[in-house]
Amino acid sequence: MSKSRRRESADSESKELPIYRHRSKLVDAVRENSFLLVTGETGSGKTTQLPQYLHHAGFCKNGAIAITQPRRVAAITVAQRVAQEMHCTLGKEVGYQVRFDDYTSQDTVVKYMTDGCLLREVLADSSLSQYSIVVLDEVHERSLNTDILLGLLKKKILSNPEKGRSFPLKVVVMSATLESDKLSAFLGNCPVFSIPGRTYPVDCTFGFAVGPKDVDSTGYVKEVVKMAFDVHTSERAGDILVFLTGQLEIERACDLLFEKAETIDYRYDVQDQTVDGLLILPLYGSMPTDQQKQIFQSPPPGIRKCVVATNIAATSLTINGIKYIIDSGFVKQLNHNSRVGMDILEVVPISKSEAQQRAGRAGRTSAGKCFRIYNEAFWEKSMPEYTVPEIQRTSLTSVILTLKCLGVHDVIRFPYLDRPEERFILEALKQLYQFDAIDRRGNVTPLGQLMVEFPLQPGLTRALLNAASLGCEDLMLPVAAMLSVENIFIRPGKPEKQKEADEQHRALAAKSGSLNDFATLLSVFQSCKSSDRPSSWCKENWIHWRALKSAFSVETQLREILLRLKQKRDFPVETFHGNRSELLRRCLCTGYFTNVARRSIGKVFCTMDGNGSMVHIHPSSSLFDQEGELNWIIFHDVLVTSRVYVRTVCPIRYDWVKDLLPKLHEVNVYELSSVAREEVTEDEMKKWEAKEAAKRQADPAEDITKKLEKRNNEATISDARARYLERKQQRKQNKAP
DNA sequence: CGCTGGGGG
Repeated sequence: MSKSRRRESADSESKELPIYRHRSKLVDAVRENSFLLVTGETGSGKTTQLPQYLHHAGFCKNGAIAITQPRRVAAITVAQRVAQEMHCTLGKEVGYQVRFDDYTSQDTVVKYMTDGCLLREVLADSSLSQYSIVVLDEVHERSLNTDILLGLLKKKILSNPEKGRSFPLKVVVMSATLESDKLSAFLGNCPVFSIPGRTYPVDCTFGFAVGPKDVDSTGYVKEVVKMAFDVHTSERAGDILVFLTGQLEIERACDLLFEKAETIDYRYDVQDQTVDGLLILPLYGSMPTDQQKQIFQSPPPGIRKCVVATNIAATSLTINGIKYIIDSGFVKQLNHNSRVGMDILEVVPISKSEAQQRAGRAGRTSAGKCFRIYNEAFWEKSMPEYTVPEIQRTSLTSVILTLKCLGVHDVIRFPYLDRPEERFILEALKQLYQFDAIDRRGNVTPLGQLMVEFPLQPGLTRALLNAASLGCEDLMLPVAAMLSVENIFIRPGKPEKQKEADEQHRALAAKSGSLNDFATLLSVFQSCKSSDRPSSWCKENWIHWRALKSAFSVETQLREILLRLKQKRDFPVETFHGNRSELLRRCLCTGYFTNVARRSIGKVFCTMDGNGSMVHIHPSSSLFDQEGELNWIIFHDVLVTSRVYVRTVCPIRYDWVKDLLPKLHEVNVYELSSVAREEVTEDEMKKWEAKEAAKRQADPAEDITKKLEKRNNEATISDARARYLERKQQRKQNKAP
């Protein structure tokens, strides 16, 4: 196609979009209001068109237009598309900015970016003086960063819109139609502009196999397979998309589907996974990217494609030609668990709105059908109306530090669209205090100011800064990078391959020369980096090359930030005498003393936080089954399956954390909440300090051990164990016939 | 002796 023809088609295409006839009214509405809410379903064209209208109307004279997206790929692809429509080179008038990838220049006036990037920019310039308009897109997804930006912009515009600026900032909030009243009310009853979408009807039917009683079982995998096969053998042409929760489940479902398909005479030999006109394709995030791309190819004529996916297919990837949805009704979700004081991944029923979202994936190009394997009672009793927004179910430590650094002292009364539970906020404050990021009055410390600069969880940042002050950041930078990317160890679904992978991983641990999973990460990082052919090194060792590559990028970024901070401020440098292994572990202690555990009986360890949970070392750890002197450990994260497991573990000496442990108990919730609300008096503060001093007298380990005797800690284990046994039973029943 | 979704900086 010639260039002019392409231009023509892009132009006429955009004129056909539902948003086009609202063009002038939209521009007027933005001109007249500080806040505007634009709602519209997929296909309305709001993401690509609105910024162009505003650009043509001259809004970029004073500054650029920022449009935020919750995901990197979205920011990139939309920017590419808009650059094409505006006939400019990407990075000139139209550009994008995501972590590790900045396609913007002095000329950029329409800038697509991730919400996280804009939040970093707010930290550098809270008045956002380079922008005339901020457009928050996909607000209904309720990503943590978007929610925070929403509150910050509301606060700023309602209180002092022109502070630090030569003209007032405008904010456009874009969202699906759902909950538009609530959003408008939140933004001071701002006007709502709704744009019709362009989707086709999807006919939904309920199944009968899964009911409210099945919330804790995995029996749905079998049901999903059955239903997918029914659709394949009875419905007209059109591809199938199946929603399940995780990799192993998906691999199992694909195996079952393949077996079923083999029982039919009529067969095709297209690829080894293809029989009877059914092309079965798994899809999940940790899959190699080229394998992921395979799902976009249209199947050979006469063959039906069946994609078995995680929630990645709900928003991140859009597959064309999907006509049938099979919905398991479950999702894997990261929830904050106060009992362990950490975020834990668990399988839960989806919300009704999420079910509608899944169904909608069948109606993008033509009318479709959605088959839900659960019954109406499950819909009524087990599924909430809406998904609880991320801000109400994950750890807030980073977020609260960011707010504090932005001068939001009263983090409880901050304008949240949905307020997190107060105890979650207090927990975050407590952690920040423990890491010395805020003081007893809730003010950010100089250390906290340094910590906020790093794109890491606060504990890791704390350890990294400690390493820097001891002059051993070269040990900690790779470890921090490795722990902030997805799991780098590949563990396949097939048992034979598992054995092979496990052996390789054990060899890697042995190579690091110490019983320390953090040191193994460091060793893997260094070995791969110094290898001539890093990608084949990864393959041989069952390591995710993609994950390791991103760890390399993260490490470089962290190194640069550290260097910048060192030039800007005085860094206290202490000297340390001892060996490397001890040095690394001591640094880790400053960030992980909240995750200390002591051997209780046999293989059971007991955490030293107020909860005193009983935990086991995960079998993937090099410390698994190690007896002997191993009495004290720190760990990176917790996994609740058949037991409460800790993963990424290293042995420590009690001496190293002795002085830090009292911090786990000295924080009083009442005072902290007063601090958060700016209600604390000098008198109260003095009493508090006295109380803390008294607590510090006692030996923390003995103190906790005593407390534990009074508690029935078996509950922690037996809960998890009971659920596991139930699931196991369920699996047996499913296999029996 | 085991089983981690999807985002983001």
